Amino acid sequence: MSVFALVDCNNFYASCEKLFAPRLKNRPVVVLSNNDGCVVARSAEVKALGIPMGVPWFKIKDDARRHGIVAMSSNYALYADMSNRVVEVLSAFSPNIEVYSIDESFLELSGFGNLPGGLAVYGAEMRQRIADWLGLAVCVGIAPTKTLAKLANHCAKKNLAGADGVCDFTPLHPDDLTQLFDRIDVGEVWGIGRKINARLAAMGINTVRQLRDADAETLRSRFSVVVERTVRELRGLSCIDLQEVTPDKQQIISSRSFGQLIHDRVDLEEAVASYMAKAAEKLRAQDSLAGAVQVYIRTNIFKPETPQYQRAVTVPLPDATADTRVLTAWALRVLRRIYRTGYGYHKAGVMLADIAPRLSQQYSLFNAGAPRADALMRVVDGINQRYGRGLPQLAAEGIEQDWRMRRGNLSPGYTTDWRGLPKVKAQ
DNA sequence: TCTGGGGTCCTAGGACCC
DNA sequence: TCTGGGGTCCTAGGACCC
Repeated sequence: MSVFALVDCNNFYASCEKLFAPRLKNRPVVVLSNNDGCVVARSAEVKALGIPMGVPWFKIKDDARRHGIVAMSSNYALYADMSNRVVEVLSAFSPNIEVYSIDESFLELSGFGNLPGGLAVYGAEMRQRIADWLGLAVCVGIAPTKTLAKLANHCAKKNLAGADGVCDFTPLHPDDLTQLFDRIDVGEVWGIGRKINARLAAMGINTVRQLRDADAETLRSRFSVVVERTVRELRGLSCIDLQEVTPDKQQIISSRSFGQLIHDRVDLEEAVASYMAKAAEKLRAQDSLAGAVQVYIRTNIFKPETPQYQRAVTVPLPDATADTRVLTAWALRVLRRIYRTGYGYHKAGVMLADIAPRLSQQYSLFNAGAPRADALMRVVDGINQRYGRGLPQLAAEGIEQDWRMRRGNLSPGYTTDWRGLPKVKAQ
């Protein structure tokens, strides 16, 4: 029988912020999305105040200030670095690990069942070590399928079945499991989102137990094979394998809302050029080439009373490439085609598509400069990695960059930038 | 004033082929 | 009155995830 563990960091972004700022201890902390737009992470104190996930910050700002909530801008460099450290610690617990997201990993524990004390003790060890070495709290869910491990993790967080942050389904009696599933809302299941939840409710399926015991064939015909698979996983039949090797991205998106509305085409061009530089860097990081470029621009959809315009156009490239100069030239060409004057633009983005490994590509007769371009891009990436993004950059990205996003309360790069090192003052 | 960003997978339908 | 059958590829849209 297969066994999976899902290890998930508690309030990850908020916890990372607290880690390096003792003044935030025991204080309610939220982390905001780009542009300081929405609440994307909440500390335990904030959850206790009943602040929901995802609310626009400006809507709760006044209330939040009254409660003494500290709002931090998101600092992805810091979170990514801490995330890597968590994975490093976890890697000692199983040779087979899938990094599922920035704050979650699946570990395969098949064959670990004979450990002294059982898997729950092993899970508790993971928890302890991450707390000791990194100062972060995690919860561990253990079960025969990934879907069940997610659910066990939910139970660990809510203290439903497991004690103290670890929940192991594997030793539970089937009747106890059924009783537990009776009490959990079906919307908590991995793969059941808002829409499907509503349709299930219309069919009278409200709890995890009801979904597990529903007819899989019927669900397949009414929904999809995805829902059917979820049901089988809930029954303990493992259908989703561990994905240890991260597959290359099939598309790479770089997009942002602007700090303020943009009317000027030149500003839009700078933004698009800058997003493309970022996307192309990611493309080269996985050693791939893109065969198509998409650009899109849009006005603010949250203000339907203002004139609305949005357009996205994709162009296939004559030769697949990872050269920022070529990709940017195409992106700007598309932008000029779709740009209309008289609108206030709120967001723009680029997408690289038709992605394939560089080594599987043949250079066309008319693209003889490609190897030299590869070498140039390697140098640019090297410099950017060492000295920071944008040194050097294409002139098209602009210097002033009025369209940059707001990040009003950004924490230092404590672990990723020498200038961000905490300072200690001797008295 | 102020509403994130980046992905994947599946399905349906159309174009086209033999 | 009758209108094949089977297949691939592509795209758009919808659903999900964090």
